[in-house]
Amino acid sequence: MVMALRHALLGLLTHQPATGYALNATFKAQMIHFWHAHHTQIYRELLKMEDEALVSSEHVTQHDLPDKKIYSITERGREELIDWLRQPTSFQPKMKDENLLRVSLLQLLPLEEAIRYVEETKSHHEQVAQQIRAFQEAHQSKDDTLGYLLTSEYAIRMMENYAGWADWAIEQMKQRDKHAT
Amino acid sequence: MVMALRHALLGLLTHQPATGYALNATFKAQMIHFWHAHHTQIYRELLKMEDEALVSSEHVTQHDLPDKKIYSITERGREELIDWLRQPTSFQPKMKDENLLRVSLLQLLPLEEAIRYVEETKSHHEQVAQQIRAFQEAHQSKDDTLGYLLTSEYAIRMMENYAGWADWAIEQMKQRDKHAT
DNA sequence: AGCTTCATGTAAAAAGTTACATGATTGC
DNA sequence: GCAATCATGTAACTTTTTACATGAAGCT
Repeated sequence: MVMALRHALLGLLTHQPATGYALNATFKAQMIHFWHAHHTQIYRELLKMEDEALVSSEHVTQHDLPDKKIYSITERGREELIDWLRQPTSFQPKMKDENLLRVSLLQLLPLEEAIRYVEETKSHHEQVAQQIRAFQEAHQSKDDTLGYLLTSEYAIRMMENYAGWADWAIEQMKQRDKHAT
Repeated sequence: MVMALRHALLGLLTHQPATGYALNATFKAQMIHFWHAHHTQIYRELLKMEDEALVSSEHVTQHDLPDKKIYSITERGREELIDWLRQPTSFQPKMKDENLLRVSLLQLLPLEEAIRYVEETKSHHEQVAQQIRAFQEAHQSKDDTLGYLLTSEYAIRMMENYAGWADWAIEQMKQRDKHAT
């Protein structure tokens, strides 16, 4: 009975009312580095929360674009959220990192192939680190919330750390290669 | 159709045959920082894989301890694993970090309470970083596989980075506090 | 007397993913 | 002409989690 997704959504709705589509976009932009959610999940969770009166919705008819449904957090939703925030936390993150799972098995491939694999990892994470940095620089403003300030810094540090680790890993493997030949 | 858990298990079985119980323990010790799995999942996946002849099992009767079932990887399992290793990777890790989700909402709490919260985060992750370092130092040996070498270093760096970020976050918040008073 | 370790699971519920569906507008 | 963006979902399926169950040995 953790139901963290709903609290993530309620959290986003404390800033301003939004459509499921917009919430999904914000998720992908800001929360992807610590919470993964699929758009179909978001729509379903919003419907459930409306049922439980944690959010309310307003249907907006548009003529040039498809109609939309704007969700707002209710007083009950806000209480529920603050309440949840003060519950004891499980600090252990739950990761599913397919890349690292492959890395953990690299001894099964020839060393040159393994090195190429980690080089791909490195360049991918370097790119992502740069993207996040660029996005954050473009979007930060003085009225950023504390939460966004802290978590976006976290994301940058994590990606840079990931790329740095990949760099170290490549060096390790190249040294093994030398010793072998 | 990714089915990464089964490849994680097959990977562990390339080292030596093991029981579901042992595989679960290894998971918790070595893979928790990049792949989270529950013991009930592991037992079920092993049964499914036996059905598909990717692993075989041997029942061992014990008198002082409960009976156990030792799983070994089959030739088919090994082929399947290598095959999967060479498939294209999704580099985007899927995170579920309840702690960071709470951090992203800290503006909803009084600042002193928020600071206390991140201080808890910091001390927790510092402890974990130390535990991993101690565990790794105690367990590393020259016949460690490349995969374990690389992923255990990753885990240490990640935890230290997490603690370092928490430290930075606390400083940020304390400065905000000063400006406010 | 109660906790941890060893050892393996079932059943049910919750969460998450994938495939599909619709349809107008804007930009390349 | 084709892809992307806006906008919202349903249905089917897979994966994951939670609660429960059993039971002996050894430690505090």
